[in-house]
Amino acid sequence: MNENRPIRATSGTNHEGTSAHNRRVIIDALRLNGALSRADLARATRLTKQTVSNIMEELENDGLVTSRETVRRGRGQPSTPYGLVPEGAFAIGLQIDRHITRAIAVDLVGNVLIRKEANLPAGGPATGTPVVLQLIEDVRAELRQRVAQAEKRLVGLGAAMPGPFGIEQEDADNPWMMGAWQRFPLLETLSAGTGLNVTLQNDAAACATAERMVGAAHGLDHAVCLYVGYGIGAGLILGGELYSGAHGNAGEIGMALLMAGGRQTQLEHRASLASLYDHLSVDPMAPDIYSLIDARAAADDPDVLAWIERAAVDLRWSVQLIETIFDPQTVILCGGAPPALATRLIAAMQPLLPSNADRPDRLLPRLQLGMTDPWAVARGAAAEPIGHAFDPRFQAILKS
Amino acid sequence: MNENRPIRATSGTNHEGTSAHNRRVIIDALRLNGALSRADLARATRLTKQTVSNIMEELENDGLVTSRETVRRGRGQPSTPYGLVPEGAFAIGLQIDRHITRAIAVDLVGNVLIRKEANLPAGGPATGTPVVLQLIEDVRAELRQRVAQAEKRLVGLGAAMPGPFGIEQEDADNPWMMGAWQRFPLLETLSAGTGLNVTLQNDAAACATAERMVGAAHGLDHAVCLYVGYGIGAGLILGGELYSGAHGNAGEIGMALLMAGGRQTQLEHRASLASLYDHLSVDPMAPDIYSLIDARAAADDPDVLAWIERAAVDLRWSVQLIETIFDPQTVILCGGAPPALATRLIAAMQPLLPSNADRPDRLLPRLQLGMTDPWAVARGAAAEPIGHAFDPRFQAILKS
DNA sequence: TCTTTTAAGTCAATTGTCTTGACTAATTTG
DNA sequence: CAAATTAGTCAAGACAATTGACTTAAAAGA
Repeated sequence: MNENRPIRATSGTNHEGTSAHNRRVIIDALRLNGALSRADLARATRLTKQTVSNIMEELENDGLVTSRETVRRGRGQPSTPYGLVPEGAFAIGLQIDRHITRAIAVDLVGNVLIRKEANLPAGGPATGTPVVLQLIEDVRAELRQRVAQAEKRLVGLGAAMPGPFGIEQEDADNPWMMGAWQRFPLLETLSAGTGLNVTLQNDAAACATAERMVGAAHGLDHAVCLYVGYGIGAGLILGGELYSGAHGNAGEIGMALLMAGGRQTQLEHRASLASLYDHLSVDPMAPDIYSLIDARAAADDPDVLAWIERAAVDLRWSVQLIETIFDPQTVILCGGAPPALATRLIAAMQPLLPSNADRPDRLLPRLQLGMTDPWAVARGAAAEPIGHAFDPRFQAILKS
Repeated sequence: MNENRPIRATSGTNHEGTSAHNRRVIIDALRLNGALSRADLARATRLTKQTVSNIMEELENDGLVTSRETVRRGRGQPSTPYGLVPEGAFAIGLQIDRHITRAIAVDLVGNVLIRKEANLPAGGPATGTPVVLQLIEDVRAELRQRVAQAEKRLVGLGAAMPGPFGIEQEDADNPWMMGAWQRFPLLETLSAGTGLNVTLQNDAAACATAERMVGAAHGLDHAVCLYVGYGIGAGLILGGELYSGAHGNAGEIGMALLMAGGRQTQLEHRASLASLYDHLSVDPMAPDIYSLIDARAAADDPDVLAWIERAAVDLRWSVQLIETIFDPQTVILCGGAPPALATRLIAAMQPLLPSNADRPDRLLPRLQLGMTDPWAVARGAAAEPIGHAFDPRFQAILKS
């Protein structure tokens, strides 16, 4: 018997784990369904009325739920619905992109309270970190000022930036040095600089989180968000949870190889906004680039349409690949693309390629339009700490 | 308030859920680490010694574990390790392939006790179902005869066959009519015909389950098995569990589209055993085809080598795609390919394409050889009911 | 050799959480 | 106005993990 080999095992659980899970289940049910009565919650969660009553009392004391007006529903005593209190929890979301950083504050139900952005100076983390920390502090200060209890109800900071993480790669990506950011210990730096719980994910994953919290993937357990931003990636909601892979790099579909024009290239080089900027010879650092592209797309600018036609070919392939590999309920196109562009892109992708997703029992469209909002990534980043604190998860049941 | 809308919620849990989880955690730890003492288990699972002792007594009474010889490890009272009892549970695994069906019986620790196979007559489920049911009954009868307690300890029947399921597709696949099998209510038929709990998965998923139970993915939480059989697919172990997608069709990578020789085709047409048989003009129904291919590969037959070279190109692409999309700890090549062929295929795939998997902190090879055994699919199928009955899972904690 | 230290494992009482069954309250139906 | 139905509470009970003291058995040190 080898004696010093570490023993691998899943953690056990105890009463506290049970209770924590049931609290989360109730909060989740309220988020998913809106206000519910204690009796409704008992039926939905399969807990007894009494258990639900006890937990609701606790949640009310903790300021996470409040009662609404009683409603009469046919025979029997009227029920008192309880809903989440938006001010029950807050989180800060941070997006670091090539040339800009955005920070927002959200509450428990996903309302965006504050949004601020700043230009990121060239030079990577060395010059960028102070800007980022200052931006976070600005948001936090305003939140503190607007809501007295906010600081003690701040559950964490969610950060998002383009992946992949932890790879030894060439740095062809100047002048924003995303490679330098990707190798930088951002999580530790933010954690030390703010004293908050920090999580880090790639921008596509953050977008998927946002779609799941408040967008097209709301209530779905299997959905893939095809994120078309400066780069291109996929945010994976698998089995009701965001999947990040072994090292947080799952879904980096932009690096998938495809044959186009007779040679092998990466999807990212064909169908990202970066490729559009390149095609249009516009400067990605232009401050009004979002509205500029939106306007040109809305005006059916021929150069934009040409890019759309070309990108649609490869995106159609991506959707077929995603459907084939993940078997999701739906695919959602989202990201930093302006609405006029995104709409045209989806139209140009029709008809989709045949795939396993052509099912007789389909309920949802194969491809849907998600958020086309430069703030979607930051919203998803902010949603992560809230979900982590309140959503039912296997990990949360286990002993610490 | 709309009154008849169904309320969506996760199920709550209670003491039984806690207890069930802790039992599973202990069984899982014993499977993963071999025999362990009560004190070891307490440390590994973070439960108290007392709790572990209580559960162990129960498990011993249930005939799932037994004590081994005490071992002295330095100071202190010697510990008594407990190990799983192989006869603690049994399961039957069934594979339905194009022209053959295989059934096996396995025990709790994955030993294969019985294996039987039968040719599947042409004509699909109509003629095939009786053959399959008879084969299962033969295995079951022999198991009953060999182990007196087997019948009451039979936890279920795991079935595996080529996917995808539930798709309206053309039936170009004659004469085995896999399309007909795929649309056939196999699960219900087997359940009614045997009275057992039945699960159904595709062959790649079953292979992945086998690799996780007793193969190269043992103890890994993120692994993808690239299954090269008559078709080609990927078995996905994501976050410690097999992922099947919304409709059981996740991982059907064979239907991914790629450009090859200037035209778009499916991966399956390039790199499956079917394409090899086609290339060699051999009859896939030949009974000795496995050893035939093995021998020709071992002899470096030029036709086989030519196919290997061509298939390696597309498989290399697949591995890069899998690494890019799933970010696994490792990729495992497995399936019904004979060892001589699989070894040469892996060699021909070197060097792998650059990907996110090139990490400075890599522990495992990017690509490993898994089981090359025609019975691997049946073993994985059989492992499913055992894992379902004994492995720690989120679902198992929830109230029924 | 004898005492001390360390670790495995048990015993009995306690604690935390959900469940049960009886109850009250409020409304609609006939 | 009585019966039926549903929401919700109360108090006792059941279940399973925890706690702290205890027993047992070995190694280490004096």
